[in-house]
Amino acid sequence: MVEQEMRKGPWTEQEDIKLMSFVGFFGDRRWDFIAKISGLHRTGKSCRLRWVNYLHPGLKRGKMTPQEERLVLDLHSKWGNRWSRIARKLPGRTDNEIKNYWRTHMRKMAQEKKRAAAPNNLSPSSSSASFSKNSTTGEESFYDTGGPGDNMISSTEIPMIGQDQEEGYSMDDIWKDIEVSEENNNSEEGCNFSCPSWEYSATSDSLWVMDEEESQIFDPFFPCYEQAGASLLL
DNA sequence: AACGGACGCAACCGCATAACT
DNA sequence: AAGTTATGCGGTTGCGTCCGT
Repeated sequence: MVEQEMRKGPWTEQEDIKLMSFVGFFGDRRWDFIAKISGLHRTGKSCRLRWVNYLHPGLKRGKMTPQEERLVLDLHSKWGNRWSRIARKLPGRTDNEIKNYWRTHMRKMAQEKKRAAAPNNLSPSSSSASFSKNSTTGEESFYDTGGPGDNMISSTEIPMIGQDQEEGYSMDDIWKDIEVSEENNNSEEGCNFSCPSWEYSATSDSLWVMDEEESQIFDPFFPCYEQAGASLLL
């Protein structure tokens, strides 16, 4: 077959508009189909991702609020790296976003922890050495999200961990540690995060409520479609 | 003002699973 | 029931921007 060269990399505004309009017409399901007929030289996968992570009208943009942060932490402690599941509890946030946030957060925490754990290291100036590299591979991997087996956390970061956990100290475990210390500050119970009502606040957007509810609420789309619809016919 | 490193985000990849034929 | 295709998910990477030196 004559494979059309697939486009990769960042999306252009025109592509976005085109995608939005086609999703408006055909719904956010048949991605391969949309990818084909739209003439975007993108894979269905790519289209879906773009829609879910960027174009979806219900998306919140900008910084995570403290409540969201807390919720992420809490849910992660319960569910681990189930990003999509966690994302469903945060209206307007995507799994990708949460995943990115978590990585960033872990990086910070790991740094702080390392600093705290090694006061005798007395090297405030060594901050540029930032974090541990895997002693064997030389790769930095401390914030790996919990893949068992990779010894990603340097021993300096987990001074209190039992050595018997040689098969891998997951991010869950690390985070539990961190949580404990945070809770000491907040005196809050792990699950009683401060915004339990969020699950219900999402009723206007589809992506984030679908745990039990179905997408009937997925209202045939938003003003942008009207605008985009025009361009579809061009 | 220039440079280098850290950070944050968007996008891709590979795998698992659901849906369909 | 088996094979194929589409979709969803988690992990990883690339790159632009920010910030400190």
